[in-house]
Amino acid sequence: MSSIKEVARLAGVSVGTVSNVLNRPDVVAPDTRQRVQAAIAQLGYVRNGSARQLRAGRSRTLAVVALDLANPFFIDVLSGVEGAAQRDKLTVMVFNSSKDAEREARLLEELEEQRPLGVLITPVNDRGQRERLDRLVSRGIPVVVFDNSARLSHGCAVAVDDVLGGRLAGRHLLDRGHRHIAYAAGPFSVRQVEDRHDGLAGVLGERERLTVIRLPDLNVATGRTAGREIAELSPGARPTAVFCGNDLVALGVLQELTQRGLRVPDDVAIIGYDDIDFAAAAAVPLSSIRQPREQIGHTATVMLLEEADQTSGHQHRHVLFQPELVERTSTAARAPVTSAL
Amino acid sequence: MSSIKEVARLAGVSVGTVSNVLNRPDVVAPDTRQRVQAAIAQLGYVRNGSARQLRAGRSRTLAVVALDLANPFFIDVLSGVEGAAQRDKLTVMVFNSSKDAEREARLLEELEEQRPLGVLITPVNDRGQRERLDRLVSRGIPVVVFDNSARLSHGCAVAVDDVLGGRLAGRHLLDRGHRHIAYAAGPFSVRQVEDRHDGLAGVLGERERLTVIRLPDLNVATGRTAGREIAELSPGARPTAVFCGNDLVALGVLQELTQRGLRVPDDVAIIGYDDIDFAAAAAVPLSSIRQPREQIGHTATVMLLEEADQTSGHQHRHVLFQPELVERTSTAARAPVTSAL
DNA sequence: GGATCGGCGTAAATCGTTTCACAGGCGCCG
DNA sequence: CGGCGCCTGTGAAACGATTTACGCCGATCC
Repeated sequence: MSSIKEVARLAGVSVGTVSNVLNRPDVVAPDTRQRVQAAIAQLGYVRNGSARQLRAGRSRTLAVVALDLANPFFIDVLSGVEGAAQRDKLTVMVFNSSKDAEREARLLEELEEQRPLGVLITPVNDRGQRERLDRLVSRGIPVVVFDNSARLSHGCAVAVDDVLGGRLAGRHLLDRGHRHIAYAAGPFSVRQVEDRHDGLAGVLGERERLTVIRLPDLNVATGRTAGREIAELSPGARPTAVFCGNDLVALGVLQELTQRGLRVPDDVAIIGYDDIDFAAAAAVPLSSIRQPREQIGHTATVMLLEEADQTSGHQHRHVLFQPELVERTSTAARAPVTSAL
Repeated sequence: MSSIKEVARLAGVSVGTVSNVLNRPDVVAPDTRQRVQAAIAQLGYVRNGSARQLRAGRSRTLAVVALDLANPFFIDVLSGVEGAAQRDKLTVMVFNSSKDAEREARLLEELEEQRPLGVLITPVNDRGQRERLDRLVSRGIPVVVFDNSARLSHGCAVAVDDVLGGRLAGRHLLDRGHRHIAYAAGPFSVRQVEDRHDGLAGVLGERERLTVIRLPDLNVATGRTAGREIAELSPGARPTAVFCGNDLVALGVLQELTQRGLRVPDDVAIIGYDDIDFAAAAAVPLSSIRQPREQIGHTATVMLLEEADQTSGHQHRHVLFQPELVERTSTAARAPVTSAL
């Protein structure tokens, strides 16, 4: 593990010159340059990143704190981020908070010490880390949140209109003739969960019924729980459609209902959220509310870089995307029942 | 952005004392300690990670270079890594090479400069970065590879026996009466792809037929291509079963076959690889070859930490796990055809 | 009462780079 | 021929923390 000093000695120049060869090769005479490069090669010298960053004060890496890597949604957002970061040759490093507030806190602490070029994060919950995030910003580390909690925060944010998403799902189910709809999601402390609920509830009339199935988390396992709960209701009390907090839940519900002999969509229709790629590949292709996943990541990153660029007089912005309905078999019209007679 | 110096000044002590409060609070007298802590709080002081690491020479973060985050397989491996890392309070940072050798090279370069505590990686291909990986190791940064290319490398590795996996799939399909089997995977430069093929080919007799469908990559899209190719064959030339390079491919094949009116498993049986959670949730629940995903990550991390621990006289090891067959509907016995008459 | 010993702190060296001010040498111009 | 400027390269001062050697002071022990 040789340092710049040994390279300098071997090449018979000063450390300053070696540094110049590395960073501004043009200012050093060709033969000196070659001598230095030879020395570098011979020693297998590699710059020490810590020292560089200490000196520079800022790094060339972008930190993404993902809420849940197990959800393909975030992977797609991530690829949007990577696309945007590539242009500036930035390195993207990903951390996984796994929806654990404590882990998230630890990660942010770590990042505060590490001082990346910027932080992209979907916070575990609204209140939690705002103070810490603001501190990052005040330290000169730009933060962009993808999340609706955005509303409250200072700083930039990219989000999708979840209330609208809920409305789209609700209207679609009403159009299909459903009058008793379940909403399977949670925890309600998560803004998105609440917004989607509000959107759905908003379009239901007096005569329509809404059953809320509260889940501790949004994943396939809790989805199965919800599915069981629904299956065990008597046919009369059972909703004819379920709006799921995301596609993972929808997949779980679908599995469980099918396993218990209920037909989708004939007995119970299902609509998910996010439109992850696996939704289309499900046993019964899932209708879903699509979010512009890659674009979210891309836009967030562009905003982050803009903010990180000292020169540009940056204005904090909130960008709100519109979700859209994707119809598939899981909410297909129930042909025999609704139109036959 | 205050430094330790300002804290020292505010508290009326030397920087050494502040450092002691931070790292060995016990050696400093209670009231001095409190004075310092008050100063820290007042200034909102946060340690500078670069400076620390520069001085310390080593960092407390573990780098994972994932081959393809879009494949849930790696996410599961990752959670094994995180579990093992948590015990030592290490931070796990994830990088995504996306199967791109050039990106991988850039990432490794970056890591060489950054000097993490250790690197866990599934290399894009066998030959590519071995030199660079060896260099990391020789610099004192332990590397554990999860991958079969392991065989060749010095250093530690964790892998699953892919030849055996191929054999398991092959025997299962033979048991089910299939005599013409397709293998849909690629690229063959990837060791796993080749090994699984070899395992399959090894159990086929003279009279059985193997059709290889070469894919440029293993994902849902290429799976669909393979599906189309199969569907377009005349019934006589068409294999009755497909062994897919991984579950993503299997999902793609399944979608395409179904869309084109072929029944699974009656017309064509499908078996995947990895047994990701989505395999069970597919339109036709997929049979698959299961790998102990979390355990791979866990074991690899434990080995890495062992190697990173200077004190323990570390011996490089290769651990080879056994995959196992998971039977589901996609390879169910073709009841009417095989047993009816 | 003087020597010794702990307990607390301090000052300075160090990690490896980058950068800035400046010095030497050479050629060119007047 | 003297001065000026350019081209290269040097040396030293940061960056912010950790660590080591050491000094001071009061208490303890003989």
